Amino acid sequence: MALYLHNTLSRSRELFEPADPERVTMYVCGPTVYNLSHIGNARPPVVFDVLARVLRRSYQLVYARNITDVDDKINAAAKTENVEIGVVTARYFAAYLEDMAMLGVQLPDLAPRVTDHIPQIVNLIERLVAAGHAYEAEEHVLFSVASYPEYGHLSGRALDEMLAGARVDVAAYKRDPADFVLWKPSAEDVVGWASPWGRGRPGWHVECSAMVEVHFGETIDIHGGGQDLVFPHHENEIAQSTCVHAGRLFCRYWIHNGLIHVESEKMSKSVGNVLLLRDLLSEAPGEAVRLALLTAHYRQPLEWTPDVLAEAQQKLDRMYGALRAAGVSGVQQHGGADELPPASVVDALNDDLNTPRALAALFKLAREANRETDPERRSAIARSLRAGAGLLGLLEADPEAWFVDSAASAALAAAEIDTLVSRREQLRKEGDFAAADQIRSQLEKAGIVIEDSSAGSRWRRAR
RNA sequence: GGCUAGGUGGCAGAGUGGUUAUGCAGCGGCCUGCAAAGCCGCGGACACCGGUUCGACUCCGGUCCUAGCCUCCA
Repeated sequence: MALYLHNTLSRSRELFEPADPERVTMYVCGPTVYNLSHIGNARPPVVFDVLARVLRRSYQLVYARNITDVDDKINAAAKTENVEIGVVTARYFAAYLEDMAMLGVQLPDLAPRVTDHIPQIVNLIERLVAAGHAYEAEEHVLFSVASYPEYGHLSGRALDEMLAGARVDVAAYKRDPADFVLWKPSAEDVVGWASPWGRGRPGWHVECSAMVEVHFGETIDIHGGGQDLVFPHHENEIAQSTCVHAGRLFCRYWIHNGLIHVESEKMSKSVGNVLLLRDLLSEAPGEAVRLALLTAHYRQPLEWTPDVLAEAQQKLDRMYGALRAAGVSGVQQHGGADELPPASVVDALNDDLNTPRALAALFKLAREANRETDPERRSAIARSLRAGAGLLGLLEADPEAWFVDSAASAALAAAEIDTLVSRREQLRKEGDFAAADQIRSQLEKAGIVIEDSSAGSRWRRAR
């Protein structure tokens, strides 16, 4: 298999070749745990979960997704509640894990937390200072962008250009307006740690450089995150890590996902168009949210409209329907080792994770399965469909349960429904269609749809 | 203002220098006691203007428009 990925560093599609032919290291920027996740926060974990699933087929993967648990937004939230920051971060980290589980996101191999790496962060900053790449000024330690000529390479901007449009006042203690903070002082009432520069806390960008170094060493294969992190976050990471390692390559492939649009613009609190994952998950199964996130290619912006979720559910109905009709039952074993994913799906994903094309391939398989009359062949196609979907983290639930366990209607218990359905079947056999139809419409009112077939009647919850 | 992505049928969203994306919605047919599900088929698109080419939605140039980044941000 040949996997191609779009590398932000080169702005082009590249053949993926890890430094170690058998082992791949991947680091993805995880959440800052100071509030509940919105749908935009969910895209990177889902996208990189798919990438991880693809990579694990061919390599031993070590996937790290960090937790930022010290940050000024966290500090502000803790202060508002008058609690330690740990209270805030523990709460929202737990919520994050719950949300991710609902989306079918597998746990990364490592989930490093910033507060567990303070000594290593301080140590990294010390080395940057010693090497002349950073300097202390008014209790801050700043990275000197002038000491790194390649600065701006990832985001494709030149230092002088950045100043032209600067919208913020530059702190007086900066040697260069683009210099950024590695360490900053903490006031008495703000969380802080002892350091050579006094009591303080790390700046935003160093944490990732330090945690990558601790867990992976100097060079990683893949670094991922949202497009909005390219500058300044990832640019600064490259500067720090490259400089502290005497110019050696920090990351081989930079992968960035596009942002989600709501009403044609980015979600933000100021616009008031933030969609909380929690709310969406109460409207639809997590799997539908996941599928919705995968309907667009990961590098494209995704238009999130009210229809997107409903359509994702319909798509899942169609695919699960094909599985159910083909007699596929039970929960998908993770890995799905019994059946190889079809080439059409694998090829699409190997082409820079083209999930829309992969989904199109899955729908073709669903149609093929529905069309096939031979039970053996039909089941084989359906199992292949499921194996392919498994690479996307989809169709892992029991097909029967998908239709029956929908939260949309719990007016009637399954046992009651079964009783009514079999009574109706009896009436149909006796030719009493009027009475049979009456039961059907009674069930319809309760949100139950009947599907008759030569093999008997079955039912599902209406959407 | 600078940098970076885009503009595809009613909607979402792939892709390609000449042949069907796919899903939903719509229309016709089959199946069904009637439905539902499913199957078969049908319409409908490549922002605009030039250029290259035997031929461009696909390449090149220009115009218009949109989004993101340049400040915390997935």
